[in-house]
Amino acid sequence: MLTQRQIEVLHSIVSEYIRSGESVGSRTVSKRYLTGHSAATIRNEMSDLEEMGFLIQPHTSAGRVPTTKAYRLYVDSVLKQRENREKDVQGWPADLSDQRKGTEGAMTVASDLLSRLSKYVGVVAVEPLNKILLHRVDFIRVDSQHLLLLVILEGGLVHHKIVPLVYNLSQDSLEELSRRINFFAGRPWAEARGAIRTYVDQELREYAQECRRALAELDELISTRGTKLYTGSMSHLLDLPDFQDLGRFQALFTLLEQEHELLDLVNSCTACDGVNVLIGEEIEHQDMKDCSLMFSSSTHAGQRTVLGIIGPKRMDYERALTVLDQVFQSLSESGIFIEEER
Amino acid sequence: MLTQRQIEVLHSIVSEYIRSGESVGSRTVSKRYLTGHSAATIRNEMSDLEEMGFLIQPHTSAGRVPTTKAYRLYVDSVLKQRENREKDVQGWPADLSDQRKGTEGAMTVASDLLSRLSKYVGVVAVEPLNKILLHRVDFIRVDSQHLLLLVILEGGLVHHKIVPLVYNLSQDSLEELSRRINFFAGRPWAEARGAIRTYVDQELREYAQECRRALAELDELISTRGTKLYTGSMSHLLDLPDFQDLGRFQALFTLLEQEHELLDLVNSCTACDGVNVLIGEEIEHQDMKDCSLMFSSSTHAGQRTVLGIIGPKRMDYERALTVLDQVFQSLSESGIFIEEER
DNA sequence: TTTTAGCACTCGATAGGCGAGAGTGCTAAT
DNA sequence: ATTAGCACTCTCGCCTATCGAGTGCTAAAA
Repeated sequence: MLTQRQIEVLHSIVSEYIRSGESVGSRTVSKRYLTGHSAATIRNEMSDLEEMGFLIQPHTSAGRVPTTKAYRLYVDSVLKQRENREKDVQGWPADLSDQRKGTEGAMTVASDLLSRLSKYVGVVAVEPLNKILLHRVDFIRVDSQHLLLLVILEGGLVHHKIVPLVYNLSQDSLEELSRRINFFAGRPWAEARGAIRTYVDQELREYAQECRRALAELDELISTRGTKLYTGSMSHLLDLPDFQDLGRFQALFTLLEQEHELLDLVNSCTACDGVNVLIGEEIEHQDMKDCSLMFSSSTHAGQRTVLGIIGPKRMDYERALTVLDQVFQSLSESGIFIEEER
Repeated sequence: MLTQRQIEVLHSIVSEYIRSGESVGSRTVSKRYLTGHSAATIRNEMSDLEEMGFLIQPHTSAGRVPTTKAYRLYVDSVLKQRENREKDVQGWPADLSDQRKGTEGAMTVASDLLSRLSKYVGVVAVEPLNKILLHRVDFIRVDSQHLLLLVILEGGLVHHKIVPLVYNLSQDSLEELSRRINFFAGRPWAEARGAIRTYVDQELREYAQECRRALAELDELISTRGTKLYTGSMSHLLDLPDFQDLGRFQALFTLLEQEHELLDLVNSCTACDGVNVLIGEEIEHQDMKDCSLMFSSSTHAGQRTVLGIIGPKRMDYERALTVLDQVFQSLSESGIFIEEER
C-alpha cells in the first residue's frame, strides 16, 4: 500500500513529466511540488516507488520516468476528480449544429475538433448500421436499367446505392416490397431482414430472384458497411517532443492510416458507456505501447458512438478529458447523433 | 542552346540523383552513364551546366544536384517518350469495378491506389456537381417534420440531405415541384436552377416560401459542395530519404491535411486535359518548393476529374507516370466516373 | 526513527579535434 | 578538345574531454 506522501510524490512526478517530457529528478519535485521535504527525502521515496514498479530510470543517472502503473493511478485520480465537478465544463460552443453535410459531415467535424482542441488525434467511430432502427426504405426506379436503394434510419442517417436491374420488376412489386419492409419501421434491420426474405420467397415468387437480389444489395448496404471511422488531423503530433523520433511517429501514423487496424482497436474499446482510458501496454497493440487512448462511448437510439483521443502516453489527460466532454456535449446538443423525439 | 552531350550529362545526373538521392559527382557519371568520356570532361560540362543554371552544388566539394530547370528538361523528355509508347501500359488490373460503395468509394480506392503504387501521395479531385448533368430529383417526405432531398446525377452520383419542414407542403406540390425540376434532366443544374426559381415564385405562390427554402437547400447541396477531394495514404513518404527531416515532412503533411489549401493547389492544375507536371517552385506554394505534382485531368460528361501524385521533386517520374496512367485506365474501364451510355 | 546535508560516483549530452573520403578546379600533357 | 594528375576544400564519422544533472550512500541532525 502506498502512503499519502508516496502518492503525492508520484502525482508530482507524473504531472511534471507530462508537462516537460523530460525525466524528473528529486530536486525538481522537492523545489516545485513538495516544498516541505528535501530532495533527499524525495529521493528515498522515489527509490521505493521504483522498487514497487511505479517508476523507472532511463539510465543510471537520469531522473525517473513514470511507468504505465503510475499513469494508471494518475489517470484514475483525474477521472475521479472529474466526476465531482462533472458538469462544470462548458467552454467554446462548437457549432456542429451547422450541419450542412448531415451526419457524415458532423462526424468529420467532430473528429477534427477533437484533434485540433486536444492537439492529439481525434477519432470518431459509428457502429454498424444494422443495429440502428429502420425508419424507411424506398426503391426508386432511376431508369430502365437502374434501381436506387434508399435507406433512411432513425436519426436521419441516409444511405443509398444504385444497382443494376436485370429483370423487369414492376413498379407495383417494388412498392409492395418497400411497403412490406417499411412495416418494420422503428425496429432494427437485423429483425426485419429474416421476415422480409421469407415474404419474398413465398409470395413474390414471380420476381423472387430479382427481389432477392435487390434485398441482398440492401442487406449489404446496411450490414457490411461496418463501423464507420472518422480520423481527425494528425499533424499536431509532430509538434510533440515524443514524436520527434521518426520511427515512433511512423509506427503510429501508419497504424492510423490503416482503417481496419484502427477499427479493431476502437472495437475493443466499446466495453461500457462513459469515459475510459487505455495506457500504453494496456492497448493490445505493439505500435501503441507508447501511446494512450482516451475514449468516451455512448449509446443512443440503439447506435453506439465512440469518441476517442489518441496521444502519447504522456498526454495531458486533463485537457484531453475536457475536450472529450466538450465535443461530446456539442454533438449531443447539435442533435445530430441523437434524435430522441421523432 | 545545349549540346547533345550536355543533354546526356544532365539526363544522367537527374536519373542518378532520382535513384540515389545523393549529390552526383563527375566520376559517377563517367563510370556509370557516359563511359566514353572521362570524369574530367564531364566535370567541365558540369561546370558549364552549373553556370547555365541547371545544376547547383550544395557545398564546394560535394557533387551536383539538379535544379528545377534541369528537372523540367528531364520531365519533358519523359513525357515526350510516353507519347510514343503511349498505350503500351497495361499492368495490374486494379479492380475498381468492385464498386461496393459507388463513386465515393471508387475515388477513395483510386486515391489510395495512387499512393500505394507510386509510394508517394495520391489525390483525386472531383469537380463541383453543378456542372454535372442532372438526372433526376426527388423530394421524399420522411415524416411530418422532415423532407429528404434526393439528387441523382448523370453517372449515378447520388446526393441527399434531410431538411426540416416548417410549413406544410402538400405531397402534391412537392411532386409538382420535382416534376418541374426533372423536366431539366440531362442538362446542368446551373441551367435548371434559374428557370425553376422563376416557376416557384410565379406559380407556387401559396407555398413559395417553403418551396424556395427547399430549393435553396437543394441548391446548396449541389453547388457549394465544391470540389470533392480524396487523399490517399501518406505514410510512404516517411520511407523516403527526402522526408527524413521532420520539418520538411511536417510542412507537406500539414498542407495535405488542410483541404482548402490543397484544393487551391489542385484547382490551379485544371489547365488542360492530359498529364502535366509542376516541379518545385513552379507550384505556387512555399511549402511545396521541394515537391513535385504530377496530375492528369480529364473531362467526361461535363465533369472534370483530376488524378494527382504528390511526391518529392526527386520523384521517380517514370514510375509515377505509369501509375497515373494505370489508375486512370482502371477508373475509366470500371465505368465509374464515366458512364457514357445511359 | 525519520529527515536532511554532504559527497563521491555514474552516465548521457555536448563540443572540439582529427583523419578519411569524395569531389572539385586548375594545369599541363596528350 | 580531351584527359591525367594534383592540390585544395568541405563534410562526415569517430574519438576524447568536459560538463552537469542526478543518484546512492553515509553520517549528522531532529
